[in-house]
Amino acid sequence: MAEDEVEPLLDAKLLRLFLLLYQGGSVTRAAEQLGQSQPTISIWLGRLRRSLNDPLFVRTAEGMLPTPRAEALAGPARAALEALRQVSAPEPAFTPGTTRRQFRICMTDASHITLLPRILAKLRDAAPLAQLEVVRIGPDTGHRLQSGEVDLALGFVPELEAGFYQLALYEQDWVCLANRDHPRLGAELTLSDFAAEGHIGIVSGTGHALQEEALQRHRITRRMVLELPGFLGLGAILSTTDLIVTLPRHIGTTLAGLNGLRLYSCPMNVTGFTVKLHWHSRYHQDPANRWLRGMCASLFQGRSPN
Amino acid sequence: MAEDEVEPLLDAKLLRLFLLLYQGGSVTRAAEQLGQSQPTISIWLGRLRRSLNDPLFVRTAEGMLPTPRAEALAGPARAALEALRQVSAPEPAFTPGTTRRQFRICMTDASHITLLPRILAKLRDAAPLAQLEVVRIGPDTGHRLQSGEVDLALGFVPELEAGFYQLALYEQDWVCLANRDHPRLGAELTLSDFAAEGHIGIVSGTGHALQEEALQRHRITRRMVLELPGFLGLGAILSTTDLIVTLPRHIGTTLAGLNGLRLYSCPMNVTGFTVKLHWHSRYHQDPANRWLRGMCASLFQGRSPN
DNA sequence: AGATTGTATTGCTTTTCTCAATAATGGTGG
DNA sequence: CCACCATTATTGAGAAAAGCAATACAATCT
Repeated sequence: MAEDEVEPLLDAKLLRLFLLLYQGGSVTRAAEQLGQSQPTISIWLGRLRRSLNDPLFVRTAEGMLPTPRAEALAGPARAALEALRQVSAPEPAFTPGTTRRQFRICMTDASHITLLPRILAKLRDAAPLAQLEVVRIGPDTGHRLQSGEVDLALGFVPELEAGFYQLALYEQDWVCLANRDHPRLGAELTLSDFAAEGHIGIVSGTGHALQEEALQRHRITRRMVLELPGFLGLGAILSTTDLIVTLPRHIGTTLAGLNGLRLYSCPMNVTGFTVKLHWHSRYHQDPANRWLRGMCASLFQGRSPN
Repeated sequence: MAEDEVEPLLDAKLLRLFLLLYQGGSVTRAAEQLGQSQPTISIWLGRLRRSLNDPLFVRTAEGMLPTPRAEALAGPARAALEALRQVSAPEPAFTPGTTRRQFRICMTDASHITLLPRILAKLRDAAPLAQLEVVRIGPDTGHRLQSGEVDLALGFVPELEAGFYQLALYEQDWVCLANRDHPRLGAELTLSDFAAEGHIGIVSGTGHALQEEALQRHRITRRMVLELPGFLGLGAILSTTDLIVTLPRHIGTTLAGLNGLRLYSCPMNVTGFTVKLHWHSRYHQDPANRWLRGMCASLFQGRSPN
């Protein structure tokens, strides 16, 4: 094992003392400048001498003059102190205006439609040189957050509840969408309408399970006519059929607006969820990450995007 | 006075810890490598975190991963540690064979004749690229030794007894020189011869006072025919006149050999003196100075040069 | 030689450091 | 989903070290 002693390296305070002595040539003066008593400095000097194996400074009528060794060490000592200061220097501020950083955000499909446009607009405004990459949320999102591959995850991602920082943005309830000219539906969508009509199911997204749970609770068996892996093309299908779909309010209102669809509040009581911002503790203090989080929060926190 | 706190700079051991964590990603492992207990390292890490205002390393399944701040500090930290090692690095050895250093030695006039040739020969042999400058001993020799303007003082220099390091080389007694064909002197130089003959006085050199003191002690008044400021030309004068001179043995034998003069032991009991090597404490540890001292000592210590 | 300035040493108090034991935390496997 | 495992953080106590006031010591200047 031979657990050997570590090489003894100089202290920052000893380096400072060395340089003060080198410039000032006085122990007493150095003591004042360091805010210590003179005996203390004398002891520090003794430590310096023992550590460097040289008297370093000798008394003369002109003060404490450096030995050749001290003369030779003045440069390296200055450099070392400077290097130490470098390490302790305050973190350079993050400046969105000039950063060329590439930000990466994990989102659900739904968020691509609802949140991304506003995020991108704000980002291009505040950080015109920055780049944005959007990554689909998946089973390895946690890992990506931890490794720094992505900066944030945005949406309803229950598996990121534990072990990650999170910030609640807004609550979501559920709505239903149907053709504005639906042959059978009136001003209200009733529970019996809901049970009778043909449905489109969106498998993507974690909210899927919430719907299933509500269906069981209401003992409803939907007539599933079409299952889609995402929201792409959903608007076109709805506006040309009599099918209905159940989805979170934010994407519902967006699609209704884009495709001229009819929005109903959901007759079945589907449990709402919270859209959150997730990040890993590793990047909790990172200025760029903090800034991005702040931007998202300022856009969405408290109020639904629609 | 508002004696403000000094900026807290990192310790060498904290730097080492930082780098070990950065590479190893484990507090426990770092503790082993640093030869400390794990709790101690945990506390050190806490100090690092407080000092740098960042968690620096966060727990993950892959160990303690660095935050962006830690990532950014790894380089500077390495540099700082390297700079500290530089300061504590052992002094580079002095290599006489390759040095181009200019050595400067203060000598008495006498030593120019007696010691310098052998010093120069040895120096050119051991340090062929070095330069030698000889400076006459004077009232400011002490200052020159202190300031580093000269490396050594060599000879009988009572004013350098206090406050300087010194090394005794050899003892000197006094001799008299006269023309080998002197009209009145025989095999021995008696005290009455000494009192009767005409003398040459050498004012240079501190030994002058010793002669005066001896003259008073013996109640002799010399007939001073010629006073010279140094030894230059002395041989020529002695070999062409009937004058006698009193001087230290080493220069006496040298001049006698060079000029074919007759050497007498001095009939008057002049107090001997010690030829010493003098240097200032400031250069006591300087390898070059030490080497030069050692060279002089090896040449002259213990035995007179003649 | 005495006075003065400046550095080193001493004795003591306060602070800091370190470790063993233990708690807390996050990840993992049954 | 809970219990276990590995690892980090915290606590308390004993030991070591730092810092200061007083003082001794050394060199210089008047």
